Amino acid sequence: MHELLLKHIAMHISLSPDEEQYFLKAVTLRKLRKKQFLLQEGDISKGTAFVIKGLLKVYSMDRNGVEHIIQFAPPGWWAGDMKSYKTRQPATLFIDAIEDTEILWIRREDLDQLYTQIPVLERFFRILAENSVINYQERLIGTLSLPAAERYYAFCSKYPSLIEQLPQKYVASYIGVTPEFLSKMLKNKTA
Amino acid sequence: MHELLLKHIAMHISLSPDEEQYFLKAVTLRKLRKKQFLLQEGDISKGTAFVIKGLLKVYSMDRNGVEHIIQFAPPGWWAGDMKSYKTRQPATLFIDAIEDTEILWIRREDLDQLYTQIPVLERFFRILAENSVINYQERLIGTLSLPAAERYYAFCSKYPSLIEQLPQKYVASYIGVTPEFLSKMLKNKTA
DNA sequence: CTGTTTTCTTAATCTACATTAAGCATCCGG
DNA sequence: CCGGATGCTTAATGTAGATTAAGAAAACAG
Repeated sequence: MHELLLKHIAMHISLSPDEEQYFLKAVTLRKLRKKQFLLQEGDISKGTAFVIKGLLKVYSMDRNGVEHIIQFAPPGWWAGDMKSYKTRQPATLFIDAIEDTEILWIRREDLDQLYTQIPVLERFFRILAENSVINYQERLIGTLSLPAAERYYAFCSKYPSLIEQLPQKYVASYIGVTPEFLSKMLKNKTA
Repeated sequence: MHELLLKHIAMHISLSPDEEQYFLKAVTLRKLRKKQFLLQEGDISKGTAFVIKGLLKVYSMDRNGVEHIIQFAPPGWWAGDMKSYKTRQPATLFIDAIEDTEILWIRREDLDQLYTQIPVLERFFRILAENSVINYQERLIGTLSLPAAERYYAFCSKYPSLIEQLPQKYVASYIGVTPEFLSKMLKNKTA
């Protein structure tokens, strides 16, 4: 059940079997049905999720009620509202399940304790956060400097499996165009 | 000379005086003249800079030669190309000095060593990276969901001192519009 | 100072993408 | 297996912001 998480950790640091078991004790399995919320705007995020099955989306909603997806979380990815998690302020993000999903959940208090008990976990989450910075920087550069069609191609080559799995409108939201415009773009490309 | 850095570190973790001194030994002072590059596209980033005086900008350049500023670094801020730094691949970003600037420079090999000698530094840089993630997420949401005028107001309220210090065209680049359009926006607001 | 470079402004024109409003195709739950 | 969501497409029209091209103003170096 938890092999995916351990494998993921082992990619960046090494834990002893004892440490692994100790870490897993802090983790609980949670299941979400399609469309179920893991977090809504206004909630206070009390932990972080590691997806082992299914697919989550993390998004904000603008004042017109339009969703802007800032991240998809397929198996092997983490999802959370970092700001709410760290500051204990109400979340500005939503997280929900695009399809039935299973996650491993770590509460903040538990992770904070683990940091002192297994200090190398600091390194692990440092590396995760640094990789995340790189990703958001690249995405920001894309939205500032590339036309929509190229953002779409970039998405396809970065996440080829998601393209097949996802309703087109979510891809549109992620790359920052309306579903209508993406539809038109794809038609013209083929013609 | 290095008080700003120590103060900055002490905001997030606490080091013993010995550790502080040891850390500072890895750091070297460098000066940049206005317009001087700290990093150019294609270089391999060998370290990270902490600004103590002056002002840097971190930006990418698109195929039309237009700069897209992804970060300003005034005193108390870090600047670098995280991707090049971590992967040792050629940088895709530029960093240069908007005005004469002094930085404290840490080489990657030295910081990697320091992580094992002063493990709590892992925590420090984890927290930095996490805060950075929060910032980029918020900025991404802004570019996806807010019109240019509101991105400008958001910038003003987040970085009031930079507004006065910066040539307007750099603010335009940061919020993602042309200098011409920002000029027009500001005129219409007043009228 | 003085000429050159850099920055800011103005205005006309253009375009990528949004909006609105249909209609059609699917899918899914009861 | 049927009715209502949900998702995709098409097309007409609208608009935020880009582009181009000036010239004015400010900063800056020699």
